[in-house]
Parts: sequence; C-alpha cells; structure tokens
Amino acid sequence: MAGGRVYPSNNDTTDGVPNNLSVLLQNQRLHPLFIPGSSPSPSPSFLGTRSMVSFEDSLKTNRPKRSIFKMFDEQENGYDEYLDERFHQPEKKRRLTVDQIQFLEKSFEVDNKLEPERKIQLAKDLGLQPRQVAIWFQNRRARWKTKQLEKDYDTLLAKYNSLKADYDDLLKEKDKLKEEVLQLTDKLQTKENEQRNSEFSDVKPLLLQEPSQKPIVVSMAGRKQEDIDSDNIPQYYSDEFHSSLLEAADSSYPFEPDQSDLSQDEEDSLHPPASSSNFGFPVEDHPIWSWTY
DNA sequence: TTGTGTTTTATTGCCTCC
DNA sequence: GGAGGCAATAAAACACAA
Repeated sequence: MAGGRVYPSNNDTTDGVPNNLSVLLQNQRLHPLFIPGSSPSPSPSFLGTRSMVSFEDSLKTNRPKRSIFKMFDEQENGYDEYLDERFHQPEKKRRLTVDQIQFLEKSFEVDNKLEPERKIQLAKDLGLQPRQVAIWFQNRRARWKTKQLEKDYDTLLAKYNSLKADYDDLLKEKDKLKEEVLQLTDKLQTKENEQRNSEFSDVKPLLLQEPSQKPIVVSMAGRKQEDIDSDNIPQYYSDEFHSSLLEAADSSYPFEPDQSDLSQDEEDSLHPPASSSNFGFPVEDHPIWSWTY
C-alpha cells in the first residue's frame, strides 16, 4: 500500500500476544470496583472471548501481520501451536464489553487524545491491544465530532428560527403601519376636499343668483379680459350699487383660512391671484357686472 | 426467521508534524 | 521517514419490525 503505515511493534509487544493470549484464555470478568491505574498490575479481566480482535482477521491485514509473526518469532513457544488453537476457532470482530466501554468512556472524558503512555496503560488495564484502544479513541472522537456538529446545527437552527420570527413580526408591523399611513392620508385628503367644497358652496350662492332675481351678480371668475371687454355691458350701474355689492360680497366671504395651515399651493387654490379672480375684488380692474331688469 | 437499518470495530489512504 | 490523526469506508454485530 502506497504510503501505508508501519505500526510499531515495541508497544504491542509490551502487552503482546502471550500476555493477551493468557488473558484471553482466562476469560475473566472485570471487577466492578476496578479503577484504572489503581493497581500496578490491574486485573486484565476486561477480556472475554468477545473482547479480542480476531487473529485470523489480523493475519489477513497488513497491520497485525508484522507484529504477530514477529512477536511469535521472538517467543519461546512457536506460533504453530497458537495458530492451531486459534484458527480452528476463528474469532470474528468482537465488541468490547460494557465494562471496557465504560472504562474507555471515562478515560475519554478526561482527555479525548491518547498519548502513547496512556494508550499502553489503558491497553494493559483493559487487556486489549494498544491498537484497539487507539482505534476506539479514534472512532469515539469521530462520534463526538458528529454529535457536536448536530448540536451546532440545532443551535444555529434555533437562532435562525428566532431571527425569522422576529423578522416576520417586523414585516407584520411594517404592513400595519403602512396601512395606517394610507388610512390617515385618505382621511386627510377627504377632509381637505370637504373643506374646499364648503368654501365654494358658501361663496357661490351669494355671488351667483337666478336671472329673475335682482340684482344679478355675475362672477367674473374665469372670464378672460377680452371677453369682458367685448361684452355689451350696461354702464348704468351706480357707484352706490357697486359699493353695496362689494360689501355684500366681502361680508359673505365665509372665512379667512389660517395662513399657517396651508401650503402655498393650497393658498393659491383658495385665494387665486387677484388678476385671475374676482374674489379679491380689485374692482377697478375687474368690475362686477350687474343688470337691473 | 428474515430482511433491513443502525452501531461498532477495524482498515485504508492521505495528510501533517517533528 | 516514522508516528499519529482524520475521513471514508468495509464489515461484523446488533436491534427490531413484519
């Protein structure tokens, strides 16, 4: 295997097969009060028939192959005996016992990284190969990372939901305010229209009367100067009558709007320039016509 | 019992660090 | 270049419904 790992044999040899094998064959259970590191030679009772990696499997892989053969080469008792014993009862992948897992979990809580010394010690304490301990920590770190990611995801999701709720509330508030502005604008418009209408309705009846009535006052508003000039207007109205009309018109003007309440445009519409309207009654320039029948 | 999904143990290959 | 970590993956063990 390119870049394949060469696994150290010294550590494995420390708790090597002879030890593990004897432990394995003992098939003891963990003492419930067993505390890691409490004894210089802790009971290897974690090991059961289910706690050992299959040596048959080990021989199939690159990693244990190097140590298994080397280790047995170094031992007085050859491995033929061992192979006979083991390979006729092939061990498959075994799960760790509950006690072993609890032990490892506690150790993981203390520190999720595994220094070589601790690995050796744990392996000894648990009656496992250091490699198994290392693998367990590796897998445990992977599980922890996955859990952590799930936690982070949940946290982010909760934050997102909270922010979204706030955002939705703000949107509703915004729509509500928008609606309120529309209503108020509408009201204001209506009020202005009513105001304008009332101004005209108060002024017009006084200025515009039926022809049968006397005197008839014709508003000159909107009439061009040339029209006025070209009219065949009787010139016999008296100054006295003229004055009385002016008085009537002035007194009938319903109100003088508060200048401060109106914009210039509104003012202009309510009080058109004297040159274009007779409301200001610059009488000399725009005489009020009257007929007496 | 069996099919299927999940969990656990172990391997592989790549990477970084010393 | 060796040691060890990690991601991806294989495969065994296990859980469980039908």
